[in-house]
Amino acid sequence: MTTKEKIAKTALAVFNRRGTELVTVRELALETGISHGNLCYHFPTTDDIVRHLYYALVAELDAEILSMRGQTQDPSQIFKGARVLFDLLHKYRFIMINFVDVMRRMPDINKHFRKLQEKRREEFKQLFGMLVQAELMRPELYPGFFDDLNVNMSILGDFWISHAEIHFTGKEKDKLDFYYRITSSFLLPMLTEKGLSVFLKSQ
Amino acid sequence: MTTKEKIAKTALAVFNRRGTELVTVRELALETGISHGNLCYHFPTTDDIVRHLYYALVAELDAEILSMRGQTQDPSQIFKGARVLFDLLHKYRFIMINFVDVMRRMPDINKHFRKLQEKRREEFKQLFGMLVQAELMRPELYPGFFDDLNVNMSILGDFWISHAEIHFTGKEKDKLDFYYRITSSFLLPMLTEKGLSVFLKSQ
DNA sequence: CTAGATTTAGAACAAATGTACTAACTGAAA
DNA sequence: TTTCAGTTAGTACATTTGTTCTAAATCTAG
Repeated sequence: MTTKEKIAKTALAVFNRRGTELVTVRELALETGISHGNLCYHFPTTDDIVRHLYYALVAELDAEILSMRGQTQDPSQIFKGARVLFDLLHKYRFIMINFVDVMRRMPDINKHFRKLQEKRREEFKQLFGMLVQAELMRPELYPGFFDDLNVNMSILGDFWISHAEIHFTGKEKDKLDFYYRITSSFLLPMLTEKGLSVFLKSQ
Repeated sequence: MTTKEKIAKTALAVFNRRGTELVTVRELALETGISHGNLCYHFPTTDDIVRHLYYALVAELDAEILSMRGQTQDPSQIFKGARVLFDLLHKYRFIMINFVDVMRRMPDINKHFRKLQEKRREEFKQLFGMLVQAELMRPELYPGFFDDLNVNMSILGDFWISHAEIHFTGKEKDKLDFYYRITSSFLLPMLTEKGLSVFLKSQ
């Protein structure tokens, strides 16, 4: 493992534990076991490390999405894919926890993320259409309802981690399962009876 | 307005704009138009200001809830009450935006908030029971479903502000209406036809 | 093996920041 | 009017932090 990778790995752990804003170059260097002079040689500022980690997350997301492209598109597969994304977001959770701060400080990341989000929204819209066609999901309750649903899913998808950080008191290993189940349950009332039985079988 | 109130007012505006962590005593003093020595006389640290503002929010929430106690408990009233809470949270939005940071830094606030949350959860549970009894809401899809619903509502209620901070591009005055509508739509699929018509009339 | 590039540790420095302190000012009670 | 507690501005200081610099150490290509 190169020094740069070592730094990134340590920084990820420290950021997840303490956030980004109060962490200093010296602290990260100490934790990594190198001098802070050396750390500044690889990453001039802590923001550079944050940026590095953000794009590492994006790379992992892309790789995961690419590998899912090949899979069949049946609903149970989709749920499994969503679970993988949950794991990834949790691995880089400091980004989601300090979401607004990170986005405010780094306009480039903000821009990138919003584009990503838009794509995600489009994909969900298509998914809803497919599910309605297959009579697994009820049609829109009013015109534009699926757009509203999409915003809600986006809030849940981005901030369940922050919620967990404050409220979840169970064992760490149960945390992801719990929140995955919870946020999935969000869509259930929109499923038809047929859709519900398919969902329950996929669990 | 006393100097202390002036400081709190300025701090609220600055925190909402820039978060809490990067704001210094001197910046707040400058913005308030007083010396930083004077500011430290009233609030030794910025955390003391954050704490002051948190309990100001809680006081306003309590007052609002108390005034609603007297009202009739029909569903349309409940929706109106929720809208008032939305306004209050938005007024103190820096707390929600820097939620995890604030909670991590100040265990006393964390403790207080979790108790508040528990009460809120209990009240929603009762509300759901009432709505089901009145045949305005469908019964639980599975045992414990309403608990899951509660967690989702809690995430949406606490983090729509963060979502707005990043994604909302419309006019500021439309923001609250938009998110209030969106997060309300979350419950619609669980309403019966009768419940839906009551809801639509209340809009 | 060696020359040159890269990497590393540590020192040095300037700017910023929290905190404490002092002296002046203000207003109200006696 | 005098007195005194409360308030305010400004200064001073120790610490922290990001950043730069230097020299030593390490690695690598020829």
